[in-house]
Amino acid sequence: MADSRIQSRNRAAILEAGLEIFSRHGFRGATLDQIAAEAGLSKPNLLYYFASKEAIHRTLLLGLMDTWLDPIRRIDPQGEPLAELLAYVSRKMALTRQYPRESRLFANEILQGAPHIADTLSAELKTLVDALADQMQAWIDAGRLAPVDPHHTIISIWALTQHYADFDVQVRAVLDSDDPLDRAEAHVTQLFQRLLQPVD
Amino acid sequence: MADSRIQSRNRAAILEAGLEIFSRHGFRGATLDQIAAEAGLSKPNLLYYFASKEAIHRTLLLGLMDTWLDPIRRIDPQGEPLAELLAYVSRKMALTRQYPRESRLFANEILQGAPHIADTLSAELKTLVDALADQMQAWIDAGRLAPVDPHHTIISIWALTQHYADFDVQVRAVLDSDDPLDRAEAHVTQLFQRLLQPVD
DNA sequence: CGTCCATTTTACCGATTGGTCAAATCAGCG
DNA sequence: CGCTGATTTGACCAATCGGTAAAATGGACG
Repeated sequence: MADSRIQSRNRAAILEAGLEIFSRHGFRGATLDQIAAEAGLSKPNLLYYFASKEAIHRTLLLGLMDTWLDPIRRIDPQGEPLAELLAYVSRKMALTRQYPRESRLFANEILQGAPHIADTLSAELKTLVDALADQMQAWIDAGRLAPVDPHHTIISIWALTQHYADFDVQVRAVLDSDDPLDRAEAHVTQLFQRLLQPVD
Repeated sequence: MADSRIQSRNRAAILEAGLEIFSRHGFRGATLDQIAAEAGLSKPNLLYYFASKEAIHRTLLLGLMDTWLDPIRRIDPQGEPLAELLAYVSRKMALTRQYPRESRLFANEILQGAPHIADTLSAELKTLVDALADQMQAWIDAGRLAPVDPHHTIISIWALTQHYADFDVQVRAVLDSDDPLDRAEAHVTQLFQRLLQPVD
């Protein structure tokens, strides 16, 4: 009795439309009519698949969290410290470039004070970050990483990678329009290389 | 025939209330009733002082731009390159710490695609940034600054400083609660010092 | 005090919003 | 085909939204 083909197709269309609209206008700025139009369904038909506007939003955010936390999980404690962290930076950059709407959806939620995911943040996310911070501290103590504040370094990685997706308009306004976004990744990589490379 | 005392007092109260509400809920998320309540006025009384909800928002954004662009204007081309840039970073950090609501107001606007200030961004802001980038390139050519991409370095400064104000909830969720925000400034300063310090 | 203009309030409006409900339609299946 | 449950639609609703009109109030000044 799982989802029928039509069920899963429409649910997917609604989530796709919701992502598009929510990421562009925020939760309050988005309307069910907009989402319905984007999904090619009528408004009451939307509400046949999701109980409420908030349900669509919640489903999107929860589904997003796993994808968003994945790059940090793939850091290998056995690997070469600098290479592992730069690979993490690279994965995060790729993520924001591939999923800018997801990034803005997340940014909107945090900006409003994270009313829907505050618990996930202080539980799941904090656990992951603390573990990585401990790992980094161990690397620092072993002289394999420059002495930096682990927590703030992780925050810096988020700040830089997310900025290119979330503040896209500002970035484009300031860069020459023909300036490719590739330079962004090169620059961010260089930045963290200089910060993290241990000096003997 | 300038503003009477009561005029300027109420206009100020409305802008203060608008800043509080807009920065917390975004433009569409904020309501005139909320702003009126926060300002201690009735809704029609609000509209006696400002023609519309958008007028309040526009006034706030325009008034903010000057303050926000000030730190970049105070960079001295005659000064010592690294010291000048680190002082700029420090001023920006102080700004976001002192005016987090203004920072979030700005962030909300950019996230929605900067519908109200797109022209200011691509004109005034771009001019300032291009000038600073030229200055930095000259410093780099003179060997007084490490070879970095000037534009992306400026963007990095914004990304890091704004992040602490705009993503405050996430930052607090991840840091130990007794961890003072001072460490943020120390970390960011260290980061840009390592990035920008020329190596002979 | 009375006048005049600035200020404030009360009552209201049309549009939009998220959401409901019952009827209509459709798809699969014997 | 004819039945049955899943899906879709049109009509509608109460609440909230930004904003208006006009009357009421307040304050400064002669």
